[in-house]
Amino acid sequence: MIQKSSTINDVARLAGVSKRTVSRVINGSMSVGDSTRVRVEKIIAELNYSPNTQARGLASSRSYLLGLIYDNPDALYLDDVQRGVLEICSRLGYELVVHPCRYRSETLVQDCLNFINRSKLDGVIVLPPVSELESLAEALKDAGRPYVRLTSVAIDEAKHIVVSDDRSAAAEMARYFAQLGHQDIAFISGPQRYKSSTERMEGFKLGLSAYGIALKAERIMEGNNTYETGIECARSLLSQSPLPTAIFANNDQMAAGVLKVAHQMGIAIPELLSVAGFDDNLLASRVIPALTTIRRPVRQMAQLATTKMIMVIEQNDKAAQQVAAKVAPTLVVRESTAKVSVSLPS
Amino acid sequence: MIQKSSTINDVARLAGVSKRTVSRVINGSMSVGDSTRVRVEKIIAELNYSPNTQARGLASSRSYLLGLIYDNPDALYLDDVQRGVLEICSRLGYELVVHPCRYRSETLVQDCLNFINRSKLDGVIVLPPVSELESLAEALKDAGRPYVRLTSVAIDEAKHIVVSDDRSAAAEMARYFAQLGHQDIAFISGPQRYKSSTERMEGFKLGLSAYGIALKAERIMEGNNTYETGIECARSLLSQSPLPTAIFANNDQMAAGVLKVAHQMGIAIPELLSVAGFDDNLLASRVIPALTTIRRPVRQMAQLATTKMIMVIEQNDKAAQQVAAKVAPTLVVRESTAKVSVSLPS
DNA sequence: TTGTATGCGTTATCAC
DNA sequence: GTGATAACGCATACAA
Repeated sequence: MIQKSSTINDVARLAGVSKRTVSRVINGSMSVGDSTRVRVEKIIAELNYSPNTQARGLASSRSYLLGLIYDNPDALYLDDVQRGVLEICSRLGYELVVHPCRYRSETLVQDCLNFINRSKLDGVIVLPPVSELESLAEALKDAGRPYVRLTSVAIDEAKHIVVSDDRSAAAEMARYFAQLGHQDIAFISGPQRYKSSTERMEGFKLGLSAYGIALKAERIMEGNNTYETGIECARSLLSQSPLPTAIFANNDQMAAGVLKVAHQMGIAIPELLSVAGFDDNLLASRVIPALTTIRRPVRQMAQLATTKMIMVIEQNDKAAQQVAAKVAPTLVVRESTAKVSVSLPS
Repeated sequence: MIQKSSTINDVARLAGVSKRTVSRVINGSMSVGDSTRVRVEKIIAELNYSPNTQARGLASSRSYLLGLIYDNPDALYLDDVQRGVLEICSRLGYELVVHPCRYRSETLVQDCLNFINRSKLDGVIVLPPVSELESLAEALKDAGRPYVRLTSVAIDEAKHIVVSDDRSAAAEMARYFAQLGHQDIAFISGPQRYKSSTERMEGFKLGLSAYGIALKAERIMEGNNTYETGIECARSLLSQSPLPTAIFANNDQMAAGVLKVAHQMGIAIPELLSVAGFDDNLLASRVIPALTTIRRPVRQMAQLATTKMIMVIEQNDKAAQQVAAKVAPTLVVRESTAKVSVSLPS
């Protein structure tokens, strides 16, 4: 049997007031008499009443629904983001609608707009690399829809963005490698069409150059951030002679691929080869040997983005500006890196 | 500027028909003249019109929103499920609202009901171990809400369930171990309050007993399906003397923990110790050595559950019954298991 | 085959 | 401080 849930009318009737008054109570209006408020709240509790969000949305064009738009193969990253977003959502009374999409699709922008319009989302959080698409951001702005992007570069106003400084972090990794004595270093980049990829590569190069080290062209491979391409790139890199003494991968997944190949080829890590990743997702600490990497505070970024989002929805842009828009990734040293053992002049 | 999206009234006006007719076209009614239909569809396309789901929901008590309820620490599992569900959702015009919850919470049932009522979800898919809670299932049934549970045991009608036969699969693993010559086998179970845990343990025991092998009490440890507890259990198991020659863990995460500890203790895998997991999530094939495990077709289960769900929403129970309610996990042999090397009489 | 009128549960506009 | 009443956009009895 279908239990029809109670409505604002039931509450109004039982409390002996008009539904307008109940509405006031629900929305915390100031202009309600104390005795009236208490009485209404009592009935609400008794009935376990909660407002129908559809009706509410129809009347006020609010849905209490947030969207998450992404095209990312990394399950661990996505999980981290979702948990961060959901913590804030549930605390503030929003629900989360997930929406994977295809970065390269020609209809991406229209797809996302339809998604938002159909479900009348109050706002969307966009994850990299989709977040780097200016066409999407502009469409969102034109449509007057609140949005927040997670990115590696500050490509938008503070109210629309939460960025991690990947460039500096990669430079820190370079410094660390240099101080371990590595000179012949290889790099597995992400897709060059992604800003997160170029930022990390640039930062790494910059950091190395401060120590007079250059990244040779033949020591740079491009993967697509998956474990599989990490393996491919590693195979290619580790078939070169002489071997590089260290490999820095654009993310942990690919670094894990390097570990796998090195193991297959009998190349001892970190004795013969140092390997580092980027992200510090769950994988990094669980792989053998545990991965030296850059810890990106993904969950925190997700929380900031969600908070910021709800600020612009419920308060105003100024409040949203207050929420931090930048986080700093940090170096985490584990077992996969060590001082270069024998440094033969090349 | 906020682009107010067009409504059914706009379409009706421009097409020169009543909105009732437009409604018919939208919902694919048979009784609409061909010329009228074409005209209306043309306008719809021009306006890029799509019906407001809130208004539609208010009028017809449908939201085109599906919910996913879970309390599971395994990001890889969740990702797999979400992808499976979303493939069907997007194809059939539904959106997915994710809703993590706490299995042990006293207010779990009420929380879930509120979630469903607030957002007027058309149905929910429930993941283990929450799916094993009869109290929730009954509440859902009482509320008249369509639901489908993913489980390891057929604890509900066919229209409400998609089950994987974990018991048989675990028995198969036992057979495999026995045929490799293992006699002294250890088992790391999941929480005994979960049916998925007891099913796998029972199946494993049953399978072993067919070969006259018993699981000794001191060789059974209980973890909570996380990597961390896998490590704890492994430490305890691998400090015993003599060592077991094989360890079967309730899932891949914990098996990965065993691999880690064995590596730290210098116990060669699979030479000295065979290790196997359950699930075959991404981790299993990426860990070193790659894990022998039971492949559970998670994505497929998610697709079946979603299809079944939408069947009961849009068609009827009979249609839902047709959708397969059972899948068979299969053994996947990789590098972490081998014939027992030296079999000393204990 | 097509149109009219009403209701879904809430918020918002006004008056009292 | 409170209450009628009109939207909001759509679906659906009921008529024509």
